[in-house]
Amino acid sequence: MAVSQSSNLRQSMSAQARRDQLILATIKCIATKGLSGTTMADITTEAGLSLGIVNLHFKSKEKLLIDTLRYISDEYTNGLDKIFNDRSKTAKEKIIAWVSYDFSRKITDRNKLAVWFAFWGETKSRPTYLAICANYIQELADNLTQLFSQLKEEGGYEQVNPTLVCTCYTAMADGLWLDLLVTPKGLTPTQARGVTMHYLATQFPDHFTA
Amino acid sequence: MAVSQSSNLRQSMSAQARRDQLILATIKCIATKGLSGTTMADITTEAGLSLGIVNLHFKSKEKLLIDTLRYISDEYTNGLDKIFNDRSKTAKEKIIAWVSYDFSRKITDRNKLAVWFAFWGETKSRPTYLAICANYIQELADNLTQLFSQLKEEGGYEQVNPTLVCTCYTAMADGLWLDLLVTPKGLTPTQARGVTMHYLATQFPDHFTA
DNA sequence: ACAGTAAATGAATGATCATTCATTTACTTG
DNA sequence: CAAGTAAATGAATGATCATTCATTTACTGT
Repeated sequence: MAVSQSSNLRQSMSAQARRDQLILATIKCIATKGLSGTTMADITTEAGLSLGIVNLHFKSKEKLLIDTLRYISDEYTNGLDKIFNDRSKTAKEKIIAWVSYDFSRKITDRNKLAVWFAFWGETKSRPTYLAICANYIQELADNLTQLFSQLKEEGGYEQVNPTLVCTCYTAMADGLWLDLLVTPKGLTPTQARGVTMHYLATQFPDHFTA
Repeated sequence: MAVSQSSNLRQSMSAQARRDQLILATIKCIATKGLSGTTMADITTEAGLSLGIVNLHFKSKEKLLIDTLRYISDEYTNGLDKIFNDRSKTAKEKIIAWVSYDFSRKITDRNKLAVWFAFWGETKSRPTYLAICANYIQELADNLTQLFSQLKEEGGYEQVNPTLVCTCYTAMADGLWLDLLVTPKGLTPTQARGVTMHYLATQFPDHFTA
């Protein structure tokens, strides 16, 4: 066996695995203690490791936080890129997959939503956080707008403004995520998905139903 | 003159005025330094007062933060209540006034938006923050839903679901505010207002135009 | 099995920051 | 104006926390 076996639970792991372990612990801590309330001790205890480990794998707490945002960001973007680039799907199917993804368990996980909004809440004072997201936000908007444009042509929806529909959909999704985060007893992810489909049905009535 | 005159700029003021002064300084600090980054020294310096003043007028930093959230919350709610209870307006006019208020200068002030989202980002870990907003959120949703119901009856919009429209509008507004906060070079408040009017026009085409 | 290397530990350090409270300053009243 | 009261100050205190690094532990190759 090439796979290393160890008698000790705190065996050394690949650097990447350790980083991921710490990032996951950070997500959990931000969700339960808030961004301002999570300490290095919280994170390392959550990960079951020692205090010094963060400075070994990340240079500082700040860098760990940034990499945590990047981790969540990349996860989200990669999922949508896969859908957008799936050549076996029609525009309509891609849009449905996009919406379903936006309100899937993976994305509406409250711990991850808490991290998203924790960082959004600090963006004005920390441009770094925004910089991480700025590029992918534009790319995703361009892709979604393109899908709406295709549907407009296919369906002969003369009056539809793809850019406006994209802005509207994106804002709605952000607002619904906030709702899912703060009032978990309110909407379910499935209902939230229904709300956005209701809107899309107003724009593309021959393709979607509320 | 009953009004006190003083030779000193740091004259004593009414307790309420001092509290407001500190709350305004807190809003500014949260916007520029973030919720986790604002210290007592930051707040009191911004207010041009001494370090001990916060504990004199609020019992602690935490209580000042909570009162700051309450201040912004109340300001918003009071504005909408006034519109909702204005007996001189029709349902349609109230909805238009509501939307205009949501995207007015007063509400889309980036400092205040920063405070909103700073607190939203911490709600999961601090139920107190949510408790402050929970009541008014429900009340506003009820009021807005009622306005949509009235319009539905007036206009004979058989297919409209007022509750759904309220959820959809509210989510959109939240998402657009986030947009106004994080990408100020993107949408303008006026454009954001246009996005929501576009949605309302899909539901009440005889009353609103995109 | 042993030396060498890499990973992990956690006590110690120093910086930051909320809070306290003895003192000062401003205002009020008789 | 003088004595009394209320408001404001800011140096000092103590708690919290990120970071450091000397030491320990685990792994690897010979």
